[in-house]
Formats: sequence, structure tokens, C-alpha cells
Amino acid sequence: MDVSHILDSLNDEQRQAVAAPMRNLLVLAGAGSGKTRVLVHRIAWLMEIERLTPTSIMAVTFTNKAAKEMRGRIEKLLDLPPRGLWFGTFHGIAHRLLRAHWRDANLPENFQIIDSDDQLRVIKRVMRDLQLDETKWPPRQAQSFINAQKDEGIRAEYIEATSDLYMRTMAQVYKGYEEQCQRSGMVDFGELLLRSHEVWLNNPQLLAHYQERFRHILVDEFQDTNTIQYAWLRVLAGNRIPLTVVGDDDQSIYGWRGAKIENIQHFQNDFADSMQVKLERNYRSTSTILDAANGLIANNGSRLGKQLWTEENEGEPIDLYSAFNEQDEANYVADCIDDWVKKGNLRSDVAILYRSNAQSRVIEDAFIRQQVPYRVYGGLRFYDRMEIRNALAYIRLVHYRHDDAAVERVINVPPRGIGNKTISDIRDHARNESVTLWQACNEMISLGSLRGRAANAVQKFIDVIEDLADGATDLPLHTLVEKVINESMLKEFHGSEKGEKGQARVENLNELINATRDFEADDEEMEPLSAFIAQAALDAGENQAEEHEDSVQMMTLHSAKGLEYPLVFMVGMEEGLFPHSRSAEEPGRIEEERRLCYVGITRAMEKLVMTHAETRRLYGQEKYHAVSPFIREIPASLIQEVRLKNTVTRPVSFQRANDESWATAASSEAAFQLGQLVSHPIFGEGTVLNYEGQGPHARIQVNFLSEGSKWLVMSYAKLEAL
DNA sequence: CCCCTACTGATCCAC
DNA sequence: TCAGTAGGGG
Repeated sequence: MDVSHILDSLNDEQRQAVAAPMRNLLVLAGAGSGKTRVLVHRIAWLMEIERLTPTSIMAVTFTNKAAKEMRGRIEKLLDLPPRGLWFGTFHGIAHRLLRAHWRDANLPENFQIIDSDDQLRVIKRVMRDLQLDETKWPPRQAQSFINAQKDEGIRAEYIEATSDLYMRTMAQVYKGYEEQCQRSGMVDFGELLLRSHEVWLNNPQLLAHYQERFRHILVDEFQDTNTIQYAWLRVLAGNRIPLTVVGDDDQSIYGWRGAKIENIQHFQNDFADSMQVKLERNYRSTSTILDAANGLIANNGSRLGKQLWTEENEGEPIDLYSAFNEQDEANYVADCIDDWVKKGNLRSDVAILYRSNAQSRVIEDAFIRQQVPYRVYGGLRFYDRMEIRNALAYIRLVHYRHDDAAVERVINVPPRGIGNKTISDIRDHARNESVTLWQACNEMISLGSLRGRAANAVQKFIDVIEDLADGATDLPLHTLVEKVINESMLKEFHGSEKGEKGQARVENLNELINATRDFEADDEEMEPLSAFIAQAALDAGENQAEEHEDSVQMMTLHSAKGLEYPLVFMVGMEEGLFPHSRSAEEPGRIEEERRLCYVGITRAMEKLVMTHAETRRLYGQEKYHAVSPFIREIPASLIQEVRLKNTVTRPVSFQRANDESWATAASSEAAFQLGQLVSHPIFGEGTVLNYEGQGPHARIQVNFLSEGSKWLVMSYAKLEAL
């Protein structure tokens, strides 16, 4: 057997991992060490050397993007698509299992996946039914409670009846929510895993079937697994199926989302007879960058232990810039990028990394001023956009009339005269009669329990859906979707929103049609429509449409994981910002922040620049932050201070901006001060609450004793100070 | 039903 | 500070 095409391009460590015996294997893959490559080659090895069929291999990832990339690379390596390979995210695979065994899972055949937005609506409804005060019990809090429980594998019934009012109330909501979901066949993300885990526990034969079928399971980013995912894997593997897990404990940054770093730390104890391979050779960064990363992460205790190395040369030192304030910091970054581009480099090779999204604004402002094209990652994902979610709700209703979450969403979108009163009547009917909202609509109309106008409107809603559904099964997917978007009037509705927003919304709707046009189900057994609906629920879609212009990439440290850039800026390296002040509370959180810093550093290939601001305006207040302790943990010899603190001269642009704003405030204050008592010839006495603008357009807000608060134009108001 | 005002709260976010 | 949103008034 010629194995050269599988092993030739690999280094020794990588080969060891790829060609390891069919036993439990932990691959500790450092940043930039060729992790994906090892996974892909391992799969090829299993198929060609160990002679496993594609159907007997399961490969699990966390994101659809990762799954897609891996699939592409396997196809390229093997020169053919690996048909039958079980490939996907934890949720995608769990969903597939539940579709196949819906009876065993005690679900209706056409159960629907709901995302967090739908989930919140359902929870709100349950809480309203329980007559809980929304201000005292925020639905969002209940939502995260429920999701956290599910991630831990805990059902409502297992939450003990405690005297703790909070726990009792939450458990009550959780219970009501579970019942509501069960009644209307809704399954949330956590439920996919929880339910399929239970299916295996309750059906030994079914579990045995899969244990015979799968001969190997591979898991990517193992350090990100949470409790239920880990349990899911353990039950499935059950000492019968060997696992290859790949991950890096030093890059575990999702503890706040339920990920358990212990899962990778204890893997060797929990999975019998396992071996471990470390990938420590880095192919990405200069040795300076790696030494910085190694020095930093050495401050964490209880690591599995890794030391990145490279054959690359030292490269440039790490720059540290102490900015006067956040504007100065932003200008400095913009200036550096100008230099970089003048030297003939690409802007798309530059990334700006920050701890929290709020930090991007100041930098964006500077980029706009200096005309640096940029692109911000994150924000709303495609399938989270309002117009897309509305369109999907219609599509879901065409497919399955009893989707309560979808009815709630679009019963009055676009507005067709169904008011809150009518909707809550429909909800009441549905609850009293134990039927779905769709059934409630129909029943109430035939019973005549809706008034004339409301009845007409509801009938109109029913007709729209029924008309769309009529003959829907004969149409190709994209034609159907196009029809839905047009006939639901969503295009007109969203298109008429003012500004460029409407335009963008229509474009997105068109994009949705395009997406269906080249949609391919990865599960051939499902009908296209339900496959598409499931995909839309489980795949957030590409972050954003590709930007054509060469632009700087801006993102949070979290979303930078897995990416690499020749030039990386880590901004806001200040205590309180990074590490974030909220992470000082719990033990272990600082270590996670340190790992996040490690992730940031190891994104850089050639050059790393860190900046911090001595003063920063945060939540409307000027704050003085100390330099991040993480900077001190990097060997000082690797860092070069760009400018010594005591020689700082204020940049010209800053001085001007600052002086102007100071002058404005001063001149306004000269006239009236906030809180000052004033008198008006007509409105009488009042207190100054606020003012804005300057010169003849300046306006002032006064809270009058008799009239309440009013905005007045200062030059006409004839106010007198008292 | 839409717009304005007042209020709140504020890391990180895939599925 | 400011963004997002709930509730009142036109």
C-alpha cells in the first residue's frame, strides 16, 4: 500500500498522530501547528490504510464553517467526495439522529428547530402565562438559565424544590417551557443534544446499532466541548469506538458559554488506553511572537503543557504604544496601517483585535477620517437578520402549519391589522384548548369568536399561507422561496423602510433566494424543504458578504480564533478592559483571559503591535487604566516601546479636537449650567436639564414646574437665570 | 401604527 | 456615552 500521499507532506509529530493505532488519541495541537491538516490526513489514513468505509467514520466540529472547510480538504486529498461520511457539527449530527429516530425520541415527525430568538418568544409567553412580572424576572435571564441547565444535561424535573425563590421560579419557567416545546414539536439547540443523548440511554439496541456502525469518531476543538457534548460522546463511544480528539487547552476561551476545559484535561483518564501526541512546531509566526506567547501562557497553572517552536527567524520585536487616550490609540493604529500600505502591503493582511465590540467605534472613526477601508467582523449574522427571519417563518409555515414560533413571528408582519388584543385572544384559546396557534386561528374563525375586522385579518393571514402552500411541493426550492417572499409582501414591507436600510433588506431577501438556488442537502434522505429549513436554523450563514475592496479586518479576540494575519494589532491592553473587570470575580476566569491573550498573540505571523491608552472614556466617564498585567508577563526583551511615556507629545489632531469640545462646553456653561433654575415669560420657572448645539441653533431642555420638560431654542427662549 | 421620550444597562457568541 | 427598547401620545 502506497501511503506516501498521506504522510509525505507531514512532519514527525503530525505523522505520529495521523498514523496512530486505532485507539483513543488526544492530539494536543498548538496554534498554527497544522491541526486541520492532521485531522484530514487522519481520516484519509483511516479509510485507506485501516480500510474503514466512509459510513463508519464520524467527524464532529463546532461550526459549520469548520465542517465545510474540512470536507473540502478531504475531497481534495482523496480526489473524491467522501460520500456517506458522517460529518458536521454536534448539533447537525444530533439533529440527523433525531430525524431518523423521532419516534424513539418522543417527537413529532416534523419537529422544528427553534433558534434563540424563537426561544425567547416562547419563554416570554410561558412567563406571561405564569403571570410573572417581567421587570422582576427578565425573560433573558430565564433563557440563559434554561440553556445553561440543558448544557449541563439537567432537566427541569431534576431541579430540586428548594426554598430558594429564584431557583424555584426558574425551574417553574423551565418546566412550562419544556411542556410548551413538547406540545408544539419545537426543539432548541440544547435540546438536540440532550434529547439524542437520552435516546441512546433509553434504547440500548439503538445505541448498540450505532456502536457497531461507527468504527471511529474524530472531534475537533475538543477543549470547547461542554458537559452534554462530552456525555454524548462518552455514551456513544462507550469504550467500543475509539476517538481521535484534537484540541488545545491553552486556547480554551469559551468557559462562559459552558465549555469545560476539564474535558480535555481529563481525557486520558476518562478514556481508557489512550495515547497523546503534541504538535508543537509552529508554521505561522516568528520566534519572537512564539516566545511572547510561551512566556505569557506559562503563568497559567494546570496546563497539559506545550512549548511552541519554529525554524523561522526572530523577526521584528513586538511594538508597545502607550497612547494618551483612546483617540490617540486609534490614530496611531491608522498611521501604522498607512505606513504598512505605503510599503506595498495589503490592508487585508492586517487585523485589529479588541476585547469587546464597543472598542471598535473609536477605531472606525479614525479609519473613516483617515480613509482606511475596513471591515468589521461579527454583528448580525445572515440568518439572524429580521427580514430573513421573517421570510423563514413564512417558509416554515408553508412547510408545517403548527409551528407556533413562526406564527407568533409573522401573524402581523407585514401589518395586516391583527393587534395585540387579537393575538393574546388567540394565545388564550390555544392554551385553553391545548391546540397550536394555527389551529386556534382556524377554530376561532369558524366559531365566530373573533370580531369582524379581526376575523377578516386573521382569515387573510390563513389565506396567504394556504395559497403559498398550495402546490408548493411541486416547485423547486428556489421558486417556492421566491414566491413566498413576493406573495407574503415582505419585499414591499421591508423595502419601504427608510434610508438605505430598506435597500439592504431587499438585497438580503434576494440573497436568500440565491442561497436556496444552490442549496444542497447533506442528508439525501430528507426532503429539500425541510432540509433547507433545518440548515437555516443550524447554520448562521457566512458572516458577511465578501467585501471586494482591500480592507483592514476588525474583530474581537474571540472571533479571531483560528485565523492568522501578517500584521496584528491588539488594542486596549489595559487592566479592567483586558483582562476584563468582570473576570476578576471568579477564580479561573483570569486564566481564561490569559488564554484569550495567548490566542491573540498567536494570530500574528510577522509583526505584533500592542497598544494601551492612559485615559479612556468609558460609559461616559474618563477612566485611568493601568497597563494590562499580561504585557508584563511577556519577556521584556521581546518588547520595544514605541515612545516613552514621559516624552509623549499630544498629536496635533487630538489637540484640536479636544480644544474645540472644551470651548463648546465652556461657552454653553457660560450662559446656563445644568441644574440651574431659570425662568421663562410664559412657562414660568424650571430647571435646566440638558442642552445641545451651539450658536443660533443651540437648544436647551428645561423642566418647568408647571409644564414639564420642554426643548427650547436658546436664541428665542428669553430665559433668565435665577 | 408610528414616532418620540425616557429608561436601562453595559464581555465574549456557535448551534 | 449610547444603543436598544418599552410605553405613551398623536
